[in-house]
Amino acid sequence: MTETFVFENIRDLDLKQTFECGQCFRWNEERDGSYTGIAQGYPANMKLEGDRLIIEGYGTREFWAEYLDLDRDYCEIQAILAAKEPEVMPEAMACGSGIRILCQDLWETVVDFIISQNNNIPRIKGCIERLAEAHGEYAGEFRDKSWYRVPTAEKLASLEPEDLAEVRLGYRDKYLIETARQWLAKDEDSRCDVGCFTGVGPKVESCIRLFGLHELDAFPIDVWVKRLMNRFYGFEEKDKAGMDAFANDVFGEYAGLAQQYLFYYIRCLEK
DNA sequence: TCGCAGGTGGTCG
DNA sequence: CGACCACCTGCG
Repeated sequence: MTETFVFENIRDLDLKQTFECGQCFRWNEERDGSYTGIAQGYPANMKLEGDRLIIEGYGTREFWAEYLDLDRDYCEIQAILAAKEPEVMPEAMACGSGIRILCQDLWETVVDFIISQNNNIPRIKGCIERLAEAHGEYAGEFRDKSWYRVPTAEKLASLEPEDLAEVRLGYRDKYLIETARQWLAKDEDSRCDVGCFTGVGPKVESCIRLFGLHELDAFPIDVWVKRLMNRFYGFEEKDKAGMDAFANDVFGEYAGLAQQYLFYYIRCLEK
């Protein structure tokens, strides 16, 4: 049974910026500017009309409020970041002030970002959709479409790489199965130590910490961030350690959000 | 055609 | 350790 949830007085939220900044892969823009997608098994459509957010779909009001991080004051965080780094951040935040870090399910985030490695966004999205359709739990009908969840760790652990051939994950299929088995062997607390899973290196680990554990100080460094750190702050692109230290020293507890603003900013500049 | 795309793991020196 | 390099796949 679908419902409609309306949130009033929404500030600092832009659906395009939030859903297309690379943190999630299952939301797609409709012709009317709304977004349709699925989170934790709840298909929905979201639309922003002025400062009114209208969500039609499954789930609960509480779930969507948490998912979109609606209770956090992003304006305050922006002020803090502008004070810490007044040279580039104000302009960057003016460009992407509606970015929010979603509160995504940890396991789904692990799966998404293992798939994301050495890959591009259109193909990542295709891989996740095929994976969900082939092996995920049925999540219901919504807007003339059958929806499926990202497969559970139990399901993926039971598969062999050949079972995932149709999903065309490439060499990442082995990582996913191995990580699912490692996931099941851990208790809930030690699963948060995401760096020890197969196929999770430093970059993917930072993404999972930021997007799956909501650790806002995590600072993922990929090729784009290397370019922007070079362009905005003069780092050599190979100087990852220097970038890490800079992020920690200058941006501190909100380094991950700073990364998102800068990331969105450099892509705006290149358009 | 071939390099590359929001990297990682393995292997050298 | 740090520098290479293979790796699935699809697109320009």
